[in-house]
Amino acid sequence: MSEPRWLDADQQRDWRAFVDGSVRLTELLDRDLKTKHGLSVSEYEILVRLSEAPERRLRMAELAEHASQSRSRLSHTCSRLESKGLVFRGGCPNDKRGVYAHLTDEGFDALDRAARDHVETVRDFFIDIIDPSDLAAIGRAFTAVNKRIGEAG
Amino acid sequence: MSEPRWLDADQQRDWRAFVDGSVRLTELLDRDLKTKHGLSVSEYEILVRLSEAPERRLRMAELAEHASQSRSRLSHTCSRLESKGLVFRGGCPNDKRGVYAHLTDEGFDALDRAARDHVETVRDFFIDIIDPSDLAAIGRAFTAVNKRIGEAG
DNA sequence: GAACACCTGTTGAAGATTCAACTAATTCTG
DNA sequence: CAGAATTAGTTGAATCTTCAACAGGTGTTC
Repeated sequence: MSEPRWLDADQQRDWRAFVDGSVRLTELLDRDLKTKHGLSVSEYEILVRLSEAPERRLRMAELAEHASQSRSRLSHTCSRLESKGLVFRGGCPNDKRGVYAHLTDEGFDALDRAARDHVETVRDFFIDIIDPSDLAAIGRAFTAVNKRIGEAG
Repeated sequence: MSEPRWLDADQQRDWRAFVDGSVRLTELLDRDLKTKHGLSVSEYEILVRLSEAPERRLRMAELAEHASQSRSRLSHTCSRLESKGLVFRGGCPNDKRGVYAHLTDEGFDALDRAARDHVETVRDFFIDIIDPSDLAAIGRAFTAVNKRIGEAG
């Protein structure tokens, strides 16, 4: 077995900055949303995607895809959101296997309140402290990552 | 309450690319390490930090800091790593409250094997598909994020 | 040096996520 | 159209993480 192509010093530094930073940032956003609005980031993400969908509803599989979650996880999380009254699930006329997750009015309001705080925190710890051209680079890079993962998966 | 400063279209696009990309990438790396070597990313991270420390050992609190984990989580994870024989914990002479986590030889070998595969995957889905100047931008940006979080926390 | 606040690390229970197994509906194939 | 293969979504158990409470050690203050 041949020697792998280890990262050089710069690559290693940049990769680690990203790993650390993204873990810490996610954790911070999560705690922020949780203490102020009782929502985890992944619950928030679900509400966002539903709010943007036509008629504020989405098939479970689509929602899972949009929110980067497994179907099983989405099922569990939706049950919780449903018991909080932020979401409800109803059948699908065309495909009797299918289930639509709908955002309730209450869910929309909760999202609206949360988003107002969330965007400030995202600015405070990310957007506003990054050079705009570096942000554009991040956009390009992670778009490429998503594309690559899509091809492989 | 005043209207928040929402993100503009570009910022939103870039931010979402990052959120999606980092979630998917982390998940992919996790599954990769888990199937090939039975290690989660956070276990791997712990082994890496220990391997780089003088005498391959670190106080629990330091290790938690380096690996971006809570102390409680580290305690639990170390118990698991210990029962796999990759780590062991021993007391600290100076401070009788303290505990050193040590990397065992077996742990070092397991890390070595895992790292060889891991670096290839990191290259395949991140380093090698990103323009080097964009990678540098990521390094700058997340260094700033870490600094910002450090100041606030 | 006694009383106090603070720090270190662990624990167990509650909560969330993963994994494999499952039901039921649709689609494909001959 | 029967039967096999896929797909949608859920479920419960195992695993992992978070949270609050705790035991014990350090250090500071008067």
